[in-house]
Amino acid sequence: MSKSGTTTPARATIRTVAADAGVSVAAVSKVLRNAYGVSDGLRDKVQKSIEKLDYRPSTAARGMRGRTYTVGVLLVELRNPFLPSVIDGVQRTLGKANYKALMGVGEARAKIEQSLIDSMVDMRMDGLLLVAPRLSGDRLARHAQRLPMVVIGHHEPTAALFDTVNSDDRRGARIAVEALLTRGHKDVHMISMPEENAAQNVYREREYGYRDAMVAAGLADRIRFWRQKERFAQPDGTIDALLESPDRPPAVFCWSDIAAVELINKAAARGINVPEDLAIIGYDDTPTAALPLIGLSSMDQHGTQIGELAAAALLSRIEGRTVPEHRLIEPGLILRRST
Amino acid sequence: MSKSGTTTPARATIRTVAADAGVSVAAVSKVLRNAYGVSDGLRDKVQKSIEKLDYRPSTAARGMRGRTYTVGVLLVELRNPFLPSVIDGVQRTLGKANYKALMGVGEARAKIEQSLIDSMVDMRMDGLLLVAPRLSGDRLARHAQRLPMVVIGHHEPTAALFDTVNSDDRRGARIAVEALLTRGHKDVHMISMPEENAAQNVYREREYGYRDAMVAAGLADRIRFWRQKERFAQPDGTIDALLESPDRPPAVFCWSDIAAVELINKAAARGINVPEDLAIIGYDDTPTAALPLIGLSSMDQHGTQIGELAAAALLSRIEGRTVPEHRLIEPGLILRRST
DNA sequence: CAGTCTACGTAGAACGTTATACGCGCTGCA
DNA sequence: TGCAGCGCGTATAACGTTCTACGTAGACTG
Repeated sequence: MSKSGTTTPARATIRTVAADAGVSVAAVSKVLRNAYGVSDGLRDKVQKSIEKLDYRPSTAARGMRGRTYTVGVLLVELRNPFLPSVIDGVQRTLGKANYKALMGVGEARAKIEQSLIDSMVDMRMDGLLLVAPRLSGDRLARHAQRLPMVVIGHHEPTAALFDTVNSDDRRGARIAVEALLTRGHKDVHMISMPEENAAQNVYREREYGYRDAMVAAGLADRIRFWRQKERFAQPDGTIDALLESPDRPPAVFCWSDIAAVELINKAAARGINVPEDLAIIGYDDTPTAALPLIGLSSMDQHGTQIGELAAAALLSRIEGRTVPEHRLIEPGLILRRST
Repeated sequence: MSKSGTTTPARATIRTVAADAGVSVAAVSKVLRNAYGVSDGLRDKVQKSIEKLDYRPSTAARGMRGRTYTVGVLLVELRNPFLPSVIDGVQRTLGKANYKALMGVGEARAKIEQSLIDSMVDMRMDGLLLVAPRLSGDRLARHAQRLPMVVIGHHEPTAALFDTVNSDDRRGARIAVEALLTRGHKDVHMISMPEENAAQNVYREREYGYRDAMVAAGLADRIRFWRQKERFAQPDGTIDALLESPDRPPAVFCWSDIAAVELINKAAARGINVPEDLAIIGYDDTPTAALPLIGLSSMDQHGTQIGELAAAALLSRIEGRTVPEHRLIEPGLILRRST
């Protein structure tokens, strides 16, 4: 922290290491990639020089020929409560294989996602892991053509060029709705996304699951959706409308805790008793749902496990697998006061 | 999406573009970097070819000589409620300058942070933006020696080699505590981090601010800290102890909403009335604090603004500035039911 | 003992940019 | 007329890896 002089010692390159160890550059490279044809003696010499010189290979240079040992992770939106646990799983699994994850945040906009993916490709990342991308199926396929890719939170069970790992949203929704039906409720309604966003197929799956449960219980005629209007979860009057409607149902299943938490708060503000007058189940099992003052029942998607599986799938794809894998993880119901 | 054949057309390189436009490779490079010595005619020709061939320069290759137009952003921990708004600001500002952000998640562990920063350096990113890093001051300085760097959420006002942008935590804490004092409370206590974590100096600053307010009110002898034990915000009995203590104070200032939300929930569970029997102010103004059922007063750090300023600082550093800048943003008090 | 195989190691071209150094044709001025 | 200066464009050497192709020595085979 002196004046300014402290000139940084030039960074060691593979050549420096080779010279120091008294071997060829190619030999060092082989050791780095633990490629075939390296004797123990040589490996040791090289390792020693590497440590001595504090050498780290330049990912940028690597990108020009071989692997970067880095994968790009595209996140929809930092506020998404599903993310942290997924990323935990991803990092753990990648870390074991000595891979690093570098992430971009798409702000839930296809344009931004597109440009972020381009950046990742331009950096020559070895693979892509997309979490709940907004991009359409064939756009995704186009990218998958160029490099290994795994998608989370986007149902595309017939995709041939990439893998998917998802919570079984249809089944999860059905489980949630059945829990409400078991309590004796008949008019179970669902709060869902706007139509165009439900095309974000995770939410469509949850709608199917809701339908499944209702139909199976012989309540097909009681099916009813309350659709939020805003793009993303901004309070927009839908929930107020539901609460004030003469048709207010005794039980509601919500596409996400985001809506369910708003619902439970606004119900309390109106003096509506939960769960006696209004039973609620949300989705995602956010930390907020677990607060005693909220006590919201919800569906746990097992994010960590999803992250681990997705990362493992990506690694095996990087190693050459090309036959697609599509996994569905069964979510778990967490019952709390609201049901 | 056919069988597998669909061989991807080889990606266009700067050479392809040069050939197509009938100019030299160097000319194309100049256009890309809008460097000196390009006529309008030449620029047009090149631009046209670039679009026609859908050419994008390889960041990896760029990294070997010049800039990558990418900055690395290191995040402490995805669950940190302060992050989303900061990143919004960062992305907006970087985007305008045609820079991209790629992020790493340090999981609040210095080891991981270190290795992530190394990765970013290895990728030849043009600069580093660290958000609430756990790394020590001189470790930070060491990195700053190698490339432009800006730090958020870590007070280091005398650092010579990098910039900092922070919320004025000391002042914010003082404002919060004064709001409690104004209500007539004398015994205002503070829930804080464990000692070693308070060395995470953001929290130490908040402790100073608490002290400042108490001392200024002539209540130095009433100062009292309740320190949580766990590394990060896991409920650990501290809050239960406070609530059951015979010395239970009438007002509490919390180092973060994380603690405050736990406090307000546990108080409710014990039938303690907030704010009559217990007034509370948290920090961070998380979405949870704003829920009607919670109604927690809190300090807004103006994260978006911090993100914008930090990104702007980083860009100007990349452009060559070397004299350090240390900015403090005044946070705002958000009063809700809990006070 | 010639020939083949295996294990280990090396030389050097490539990867796709940037940046330096230079060339060439015009202008303008003494 | 000579030549400095400027504006525009080009040739080419880096940058730090990987990877293919090849050489060599010793072990094994028939």
